[in-house]
Amino acid sequence: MVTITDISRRCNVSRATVSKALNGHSDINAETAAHIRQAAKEMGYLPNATARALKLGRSHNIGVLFVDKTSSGLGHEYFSQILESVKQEAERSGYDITFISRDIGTLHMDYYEHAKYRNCDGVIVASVDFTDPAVIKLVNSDIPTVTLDYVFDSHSAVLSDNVGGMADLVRFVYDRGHRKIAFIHGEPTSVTQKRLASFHKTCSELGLTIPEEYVEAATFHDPKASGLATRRLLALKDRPTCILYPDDFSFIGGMNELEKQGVSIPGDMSVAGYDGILLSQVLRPRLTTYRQDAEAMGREAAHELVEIIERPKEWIPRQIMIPGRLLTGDTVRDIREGF
Amino acid sequence: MVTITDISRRCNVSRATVSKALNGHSDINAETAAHIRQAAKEMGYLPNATARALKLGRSHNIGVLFVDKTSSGLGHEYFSQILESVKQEAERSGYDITFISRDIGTLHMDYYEHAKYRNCDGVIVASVDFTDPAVIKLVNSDIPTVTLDYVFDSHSAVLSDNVGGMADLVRFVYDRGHRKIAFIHGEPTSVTQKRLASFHKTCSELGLTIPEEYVEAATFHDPKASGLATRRLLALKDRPTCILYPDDFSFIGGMNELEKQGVSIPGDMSVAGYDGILLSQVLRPRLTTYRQDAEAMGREAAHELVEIIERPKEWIPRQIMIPGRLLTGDTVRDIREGF
DNA sequence: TTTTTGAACGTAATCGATTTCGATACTTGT
DNA sequence: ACAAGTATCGAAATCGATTACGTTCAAAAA
Repeated sequence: MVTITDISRRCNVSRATVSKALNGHSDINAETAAHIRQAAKEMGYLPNATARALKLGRSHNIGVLFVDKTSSGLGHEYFSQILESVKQEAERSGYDITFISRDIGTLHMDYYEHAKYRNCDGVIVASVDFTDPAVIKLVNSDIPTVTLDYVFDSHSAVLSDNVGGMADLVRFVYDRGHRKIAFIHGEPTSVTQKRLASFHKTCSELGLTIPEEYVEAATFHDPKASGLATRRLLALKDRPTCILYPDDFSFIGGMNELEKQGVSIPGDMSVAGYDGILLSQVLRPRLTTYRQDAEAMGREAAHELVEIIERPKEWIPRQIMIPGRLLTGDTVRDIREGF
Repeated sequence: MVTITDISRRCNVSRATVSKALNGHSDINAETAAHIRQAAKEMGYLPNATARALKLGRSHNIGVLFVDKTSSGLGHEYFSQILESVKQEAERSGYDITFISRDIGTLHMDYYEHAKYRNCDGVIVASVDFTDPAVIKLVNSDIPTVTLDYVFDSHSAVLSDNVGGMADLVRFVYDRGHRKIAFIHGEPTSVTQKRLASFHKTCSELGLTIPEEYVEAATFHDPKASGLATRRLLALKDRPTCILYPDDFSFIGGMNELEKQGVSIPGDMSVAGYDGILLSQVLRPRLTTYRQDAEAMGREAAHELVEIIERPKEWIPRQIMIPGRLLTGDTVRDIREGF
């Protein structure tokens, strides 16, 4: 392994000079610097990130905290895409990605300790239980953090537009004549709260009164739960004409139930999903769904974190709202008069 | 930040003693060691992985090389699961995960250089173009590597049982009376080669002669390509009775095409997928598919890599075959006489 | 000519932890 | 009681890179 010392010997200069030449300091003669850089290239020199990190106290490493209670972990397409996008943006700025978790090896540590142990310059927190004390400890530590889909005081966050998305969906189906709109939501998280609030707000803005039975609880990413919720909705004496699902994957469970009961989509029942994962756009009929811009979320989160790390003075906490896009699909039937 | 020096001052011992006490060396008095450990705990001491890595030349960091030409990157459920599993097993052994890529920041480097730069103790290589010179350079370097689904000479590899899986599928449909079996395969990779060879071998063992037109080329994870291939198969004067798809996601494209042409599954056409992703088991009818044990693959790959890193003497390259499991599903109809 | 100035480079400390090689004091054997 | 052995701990080098500060020497200013 070629070190700075090897280069210094080859060029008959001190290690300090080599370091300064390689980092473009101004107090090195241009010719000398060129010579050193040439030698470094010839010798195949690579800076040692570890040594650099030790000396500078900056690792150029970003931690990513992705925990999923359902243990599907990275399995969710939405989070996989965010992660991929975080990775790309981070690399563009010269940062690498390290996963943060507890209990690495025999060491028993929490998230904060792990991040500290690895000298992470910052951490992106997503898909976790934000009420977990370990998460709160990390966020309120000296390590810069950016959260996804959750806001902590005095911290930056990247948010998908759950309010706007839900409103778009409701208005879309309303415009197609639907008045009896059911909503199956996920487990009680801040995301669910926002969507639920937006659902009710938009409905009342449109003058709709939604009976309690039209709002069903299920679980995110769980076709079984949504299938059961669908069954309950179908059992109502006054069936809804449209069902909104908590996510595209949950929709599959509803789809199966509808099919089993001989309810055709969208002939007998209109449906819509949420997320806009790849699957929803290859199924036929194409699912009407609100596509979250996972790519933008990951990119913005990484970008914001790098800003905090590199420009802590000028930085003020902000919430970055990432708008999604309604994918109209073919699962919502137009039931207006004359259609 | 509490360092070893802080502890040494508090305990009136040298830094060497603290280090040895914390690492359980035998030349430290039991009481002294206990006292030091107690102080370390009270002061909230955390070892500095960076300093340790610099001194020891071991980072306890494993690189992961996941590149996907289709740029869906981590989007594939199969690879996401492998990654998650790699991560868990690595952490169990005290290793963290870092992504390896080229061109980190403004530094222009290849995979090997990146891994070296980050002092990775080893790298897991998956889902890449194994003919890429940069990949070959990495694998043939001084950095231990384990590849997934591809074998390099004198290197360990973890392989899903493509031969056995394909054979299982063919025999399964054969047992249900199918003789006209079509196979849509993915782009020409080593995986495709193995499946193709196994397909032909198994067919001939069963005494089947498969016409050329029954073997169609498509692309992995691409419903459009498989949809077109399906259309070509349906256009044949002598249609197959069963179609094997390159993967579950590709099956969706076929499903759409079949539905469009009014061909029911499995009434008019039997089908099977490959991978056994979550989706395949929530769709109705449940897809007959060969489930790759992604969890085991990731685990074994990480475990093998740690072995290479920690026991280089005793280690000899080996290929670890991970068997999958046939998920029988409901998409293959029994067309034998009397059924 | 003397002083000042600045370009160019080196010295040495530093980051935090590990480890080799002693050094010291104490115990044991003879 | 003296040599030898043992338990315990410390001094200092080391990993690779960075940087504050000092030094040198020559050119410019006084």
